Amino acid sequence: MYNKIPTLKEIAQRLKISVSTASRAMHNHPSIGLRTKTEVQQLAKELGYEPNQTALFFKQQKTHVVGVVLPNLKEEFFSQAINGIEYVAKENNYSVLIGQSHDDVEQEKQIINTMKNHRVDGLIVSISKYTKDYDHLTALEKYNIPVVFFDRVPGISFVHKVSSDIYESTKQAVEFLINNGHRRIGVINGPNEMKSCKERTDAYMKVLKNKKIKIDLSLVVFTDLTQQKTFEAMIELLKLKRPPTAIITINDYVALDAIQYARKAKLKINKDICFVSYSNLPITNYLAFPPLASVEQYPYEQAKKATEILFELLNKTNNNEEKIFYRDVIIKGQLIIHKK
Amino acid sequence: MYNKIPTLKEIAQRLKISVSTASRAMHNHPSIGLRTKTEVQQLAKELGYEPNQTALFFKQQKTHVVGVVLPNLKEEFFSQAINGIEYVAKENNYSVLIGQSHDDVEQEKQIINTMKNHRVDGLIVSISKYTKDYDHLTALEKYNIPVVFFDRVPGISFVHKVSSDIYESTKQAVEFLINNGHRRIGVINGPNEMKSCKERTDAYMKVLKNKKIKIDLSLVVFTDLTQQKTFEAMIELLKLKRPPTAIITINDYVALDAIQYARKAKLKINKDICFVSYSNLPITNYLAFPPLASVEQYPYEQAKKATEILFELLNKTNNNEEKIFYRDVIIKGQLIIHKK
DNA sequence: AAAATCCGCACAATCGGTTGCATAGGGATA
DNA sequence: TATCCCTATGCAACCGATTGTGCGGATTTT
Repeated sequence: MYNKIPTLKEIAQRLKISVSTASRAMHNHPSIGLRTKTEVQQLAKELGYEPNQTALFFKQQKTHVVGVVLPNLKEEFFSQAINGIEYVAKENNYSVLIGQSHDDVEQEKQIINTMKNHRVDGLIVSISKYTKDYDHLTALEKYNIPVVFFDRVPGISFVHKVSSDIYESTKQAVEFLINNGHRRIGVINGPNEMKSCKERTDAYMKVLKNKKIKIDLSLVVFTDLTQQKTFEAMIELLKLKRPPTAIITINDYVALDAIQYARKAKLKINKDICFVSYSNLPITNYLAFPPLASVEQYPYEQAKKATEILFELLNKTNNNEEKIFYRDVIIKGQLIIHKK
Repeated sequence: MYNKIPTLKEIAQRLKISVSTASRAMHNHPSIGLRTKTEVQQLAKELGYEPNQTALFFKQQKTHVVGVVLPNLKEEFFSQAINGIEYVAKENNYSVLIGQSHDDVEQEKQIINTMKNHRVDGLIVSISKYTKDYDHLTALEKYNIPVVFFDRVPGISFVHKVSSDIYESTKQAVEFLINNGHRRIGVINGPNEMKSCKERTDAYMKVLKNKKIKIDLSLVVFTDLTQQKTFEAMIELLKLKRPPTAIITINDYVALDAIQYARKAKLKINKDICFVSYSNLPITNYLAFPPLASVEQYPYEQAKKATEILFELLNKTNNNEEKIFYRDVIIKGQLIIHKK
């Protein structure tokens, strides 16, 4: 036999008072008599009454839910990000609705639409690697549902975003390799439409130019981050007349595959060929052949900051007049040199 | 300037009809004239109208949200599980509200309470390693919110659960080691209150007894799965007069720490000492010194099955009379031998 | 031509909680 | 004793969508 979750109505009926009185009594409204107040609060406690969030939505137009859309949770980068989001959400008494796009634009659109229909108060988004137009996202802003992007952010200016300074980190990475004597540096990059990938390429070129090292475009390969494509990229790089002595990979997962391939090709890691990567996954500590260095991108901090911005936007009495000031926060990365 | 998310009311006002007519028109109700129907549906499309899930809750008493509570998403085991949950949820047009307990009982209680207040239709739960009483969970069933546990399930019978057959897998693991000539087999186990840990111990004893190998209880160490405790466990095991030649660890993360310690202690992995573990994390493929074997526990399948059961429960017209039949599904594990 | 039928739509209640406004009833003041 | 005021409470509207019921008007039937 099931009980119902207690409602104000029930409390009111039992005490033979009106629902409105019960409501006010719960909120310690001054116009309610002390006796009634204590009676109501007492009974509420006994029954374990707590207000129905779903019902509250009507009056307050707030669901107290933030939506999170990201490519996948499998990557530790994103599960750490979730922790940052959850932390801030909790502080603000919010819950987190999660959807994974699995790097599929259609799924991303669907998820975001579902979240709209659930009337999430705001959204934290890291876009899929193939997302090129952002209409499904900017549309939400029209409905006054703020969206803050992190890490995988769109390359447009009229959105709020928090991202890692890939350009700067990449410069450091390339300089680090050059200082270690490398002149032939390969890049296994992601799709060049991704903002961060373009920054990698640009930074790479910039440093080589500064250091007066000849740029060889056959050293820069674009992939879709799958293991298959990584292997193909390695084949391509290794069969060059003058193959690279160091390779920068777009992230540690790709680095792992690339290193695996290099080992199969009988290359000595960190001797015949060096790898530098991004993400600085904890798991690399357990590897016999980790990348030589990896750029820590602080996913927790990125996501935390993005969520803080979201709550700033939510708490702002949204003045239609005021011109929107779009936030663009950069979280500096750090090149972590792994001790051998 | 912001637009409002379109509502039925708006459509009704524009067409100068009542809201109820608009609603029926959207649902192709037979009593609505063809002309009105097409007008409404046309306008709905133009405005991008879609029903407000939150409002729907009132009439249908369904939020179309399932709650998921698990220790953390960082472990790939759980992020894979989420995929299984998300998959089934999506099939049923449901969204997923996520909370991590971080293995803290208080947080677990809070999250579950929040989920209750959000009126999730059902819950998928993997309990924290310290959860010993289940009142906060079984209470939900009283409110007719079904709960299905997976992997970390309570050791009580009157709940629905899907779990891995740890007892059987552990027998296989121990037999595997014995067949490879090991006689001194250590166990780095988790807290013995965890159902799965007790099963490990029991299975271990059982096999040794069957094989007439003397049981030495100093070979079985209980930890809380932290790196610190794992190191301490290793110290304890290695300082024994006759230290183990093989160690079974509760999961791959613990195995990684244990292996790391063993290497620091100058032991040759898979020679001086072997490791067998649980989870079969993909990452172990990249390790130079992976455990010799690991029990694949199929988190995706476990979680998928748990969610399927949840939807069975949700779709059942809940007959108060009928005695509840509690599901207890076992997903068989498989001992995966890593090729060296 | 009066009565029965039926189509197409509107009204109103409902879900749970909040909140502006009205009001009963008791005590204080003139 | 009449007037005023104030306290404590109730009423009702509202949020968005659904759904049972009721009804006007046109068509069909007798």
